[in-house]
Amino acid sequence: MLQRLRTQLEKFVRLPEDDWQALAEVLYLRKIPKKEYFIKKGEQGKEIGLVLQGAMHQFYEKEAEERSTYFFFEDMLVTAYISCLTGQKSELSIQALEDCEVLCFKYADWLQLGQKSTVYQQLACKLAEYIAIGLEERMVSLLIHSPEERYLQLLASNKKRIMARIPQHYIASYLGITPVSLSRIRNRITQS
Amino acid sequence: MLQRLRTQLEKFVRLPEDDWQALAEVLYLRKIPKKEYFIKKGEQGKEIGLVLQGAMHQFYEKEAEERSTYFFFEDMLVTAYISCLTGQKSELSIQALEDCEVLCFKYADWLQLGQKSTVYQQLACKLAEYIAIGLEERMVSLLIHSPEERYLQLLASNKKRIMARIPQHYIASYLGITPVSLSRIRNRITQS
DNA sequence: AACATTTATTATCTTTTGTTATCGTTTTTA
DNA sequence: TAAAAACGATAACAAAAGATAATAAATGTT
Repeated sequence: MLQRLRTQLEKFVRLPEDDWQALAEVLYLRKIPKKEYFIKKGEQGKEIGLVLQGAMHQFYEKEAEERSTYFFFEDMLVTAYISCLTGQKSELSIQALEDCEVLCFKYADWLQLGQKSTVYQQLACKLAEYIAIGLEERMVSLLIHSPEERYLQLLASNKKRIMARIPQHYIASYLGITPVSLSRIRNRITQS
Repeated sequence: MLQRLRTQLEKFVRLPEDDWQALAEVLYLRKIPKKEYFIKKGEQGKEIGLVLQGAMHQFYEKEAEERSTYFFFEDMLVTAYISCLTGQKSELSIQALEDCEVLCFKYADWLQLGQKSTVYQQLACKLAEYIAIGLEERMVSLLIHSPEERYLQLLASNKKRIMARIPQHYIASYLGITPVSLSRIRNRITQS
């Protein structure tokens, strides 16, 4: 089970056994029932986790409405990254859309490991770069593609199957439109 | 003049003198006349620079149209970051909007420094984190705020004065709308 | 100075999206 | 299992944005 985290981390940098053991020691399991939170707005981000089972979404609030910015599924790293980095209260919340199991470690422990081992120093760097790349892609998609194009992109992507697990109005939110509008787009597409 | 780069980098991590010297040795100056490019789509990102003088914008192409995603002014770091990281051809271009002077170094040299010195290793990490934070902010703004709100945000921000140097249609593009639409928004605002 | 180019505004028309409400259907949950 | 809540489609209307074109002002170029 722990191996699944190692596998994901080793996509960034190879982890020698003793480095890995150092992290393995501080891992713990969180079970988050559906609708409960990995982190709530206003709390400070202190954890990084690997989704072992389930699905979550990250959202911001806009006048009592939730706007989903990201989804997390099995074998994805989940964290209120910006809050961890800045030490400030999180603007976003991360909520379980299904019953979840998350293999977690404290961001503070992660930093500690980085102090001792250059491997974890590198890893922190790779993680930041990875997140930056993902955000850039998302930003560009929002800026230059229409909602309809974004929806078609989503359908064409490898995220298609996992997105099918998620209620449509969350996806509308992710695309930056209303559920009604997404329904219309779907209608338009099937027509043609 | 070199000091201006050092000052910016030291906002991330303090640079001991000999570390700084190592970087100073590989710096060079690029003069980029108005309308010329720091990097063009299709080229591979190989540089990081500090804008000493002038203004630039970063843009993606969408069916022969330019969509600005970012602006660079004095004392800002400019780079086709994603292309540098991935080693792939850049999807974006960075173009001078005024005659520019940019203090540059090769990304390859930067990596080399990171191999030798933990300070530069740290710095690379901080840079990635800084970029991620900026992108997250921008992504959220695009996703949850309307074009009008984004324009008002821009006016309220510290970017106001520097943005005044930039033709309005670039700003429209940055906001994700057409110049005509921005003009209407401005009209709407001054009415009220 | 004369001309061309770039830039911003405005008007018109069309398309898209938002808002609100209704109506089945499915899923939760008490 | 019965009632409640969540979900998605659709309709009707309002608001916003896109496309296009005309105009005027500012800027650049020769």
